[in-house]
Amino acid sequence: MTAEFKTSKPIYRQIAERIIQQFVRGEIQTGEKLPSVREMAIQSGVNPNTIQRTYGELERMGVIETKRGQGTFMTEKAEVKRRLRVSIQQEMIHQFIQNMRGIGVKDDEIIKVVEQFLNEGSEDVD
Amino acid sequence: MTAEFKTSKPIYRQIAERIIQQFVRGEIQTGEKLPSVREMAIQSGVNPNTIQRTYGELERMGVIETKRGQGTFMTEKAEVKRRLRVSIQQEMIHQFIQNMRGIGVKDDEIIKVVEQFLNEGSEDVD
Amino acid sequence: MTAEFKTSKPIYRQIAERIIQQFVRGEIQTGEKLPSVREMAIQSGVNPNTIQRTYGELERMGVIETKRGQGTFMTEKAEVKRRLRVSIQQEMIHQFIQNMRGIGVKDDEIIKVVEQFLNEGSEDVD
Amino acid sequence: MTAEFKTSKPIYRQIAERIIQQFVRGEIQTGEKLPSVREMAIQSGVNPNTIQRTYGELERMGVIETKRGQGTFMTEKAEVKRRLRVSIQQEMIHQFIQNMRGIGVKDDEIIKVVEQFLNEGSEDVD
DNA sequence: GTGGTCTAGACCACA
DNA sequence: GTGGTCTAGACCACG
Repeated sequence: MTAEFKTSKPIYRQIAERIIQQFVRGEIQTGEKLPSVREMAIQSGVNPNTIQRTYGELERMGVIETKRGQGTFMTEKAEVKRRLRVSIQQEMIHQFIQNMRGIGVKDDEIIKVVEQFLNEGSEDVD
Repeated sequence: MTAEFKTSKPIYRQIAERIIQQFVRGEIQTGEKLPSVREMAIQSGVNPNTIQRTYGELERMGVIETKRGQGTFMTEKAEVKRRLRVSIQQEMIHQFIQNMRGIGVKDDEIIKVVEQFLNEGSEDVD
Repeated sequence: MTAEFKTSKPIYRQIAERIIQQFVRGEIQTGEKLPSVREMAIQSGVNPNTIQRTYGELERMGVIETKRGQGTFMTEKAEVKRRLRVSIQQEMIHQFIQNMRGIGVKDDEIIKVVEQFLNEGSEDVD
Repeated sequence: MTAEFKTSKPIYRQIAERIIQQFVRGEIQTGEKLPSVREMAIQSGVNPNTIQRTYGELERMGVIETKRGQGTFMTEKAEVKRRLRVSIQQEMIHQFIQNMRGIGVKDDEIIKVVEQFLNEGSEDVD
């Protein structure tokens, strides 16, 4: 695996966001076991401490649960997943709209340029 | 003035973005003189070093020009403003689309939720 | 049964404390036979190792006794029960007082707030 | 300074609790500057990383605020202090009562034994 | 100077 | 085996 990381954002957070994305997209199931700290560290090519931090952050968010000596698991509460998806999406949109307004783009223009952007191309889906 | 700053993003960058926004929106004219480093530092309630950095960043972007002994000015090249506006806007949209796809939102849904968000309300225009 | 456990405290200790509580409250009699390690493990929904540890801890405290080939029993010494109750109680009070003093609550206030707390309500008796 | 730490509880949490206690008791004022991470590490005789963690925890609780490049400060919101004191106290009492009930002590007895404990002596105020 | 992140390596408690 | 804590030491961005 050994993904690469943007230098601007902390690695531990990038990994956390990646996990959340996979969870929200359904690539990780609720209640599913995550790789152990050490395992994930190797997969991601980082130090175990960094993963520890990632998992810690996610646990505080209620996204994962750690069971002593057994490993860490995605939360089993499906409701968390729903809530997560909605709030993240809303936050993204809100941020985007605010940014666009910030540079003087009118609301009706926003729709237009987004549509235009989507039509023009860019098959890159991350 | 003494604005407040989000703790997550570097202050010098927040100020830089604010200036660019004002420029792109036409609140600052091309060729207009900017406050001196000290003056701006006082206005913003931050350390002069921070403004120094802001101006440095903006100069590297070609957005401002410093004339020895006269002060710092917004670039006079109207073309820069145009280019700036387009590239920033494209970057915002690109980032937004990528984020939305990241959490599994299909392209045709993106348009919908944006429209919905704009209609639903939020009179706060920054 | 399959009780749930607080994640903050070791499971083996939580179970030990539960047994001691039941003993001190008279729900378990002196000399009474305890479930086997396996049995208890199933009842509690935990790993037998964990119960092993619980029993080991309790034995070191002199609260239970294991008779080879017969099983594990609550101690028959009634005196242990008495001593246990007193020492646990004292320890709890001592800890509590110390905590309250730690945040600056004066001794005469402690009594008051406890009384107040008891009167105010909370029918939840564990 | 170089205090000693109980082995059972994480050092970073013990330090956090000590700071909170001092804050609630008024030994640290709202808005007061705390020692830098390195400074505090030396004072406490631990690794800077440990203090980093302490400060991180406290910041998440809203007890302290970090200002980039300037240091970390006790929150200026006096309301946090009040809320903190009340909630900590309530939690302590709740825990205590629950413990006492757990070993079969009746409510009216609880008051008595606490009073008795306070009268009997123990001038040790930590 | 400040806090923030990361690595390497170790030890521990727990299941 | 698992996660949790801690140290030592390094580098970086920020003000």
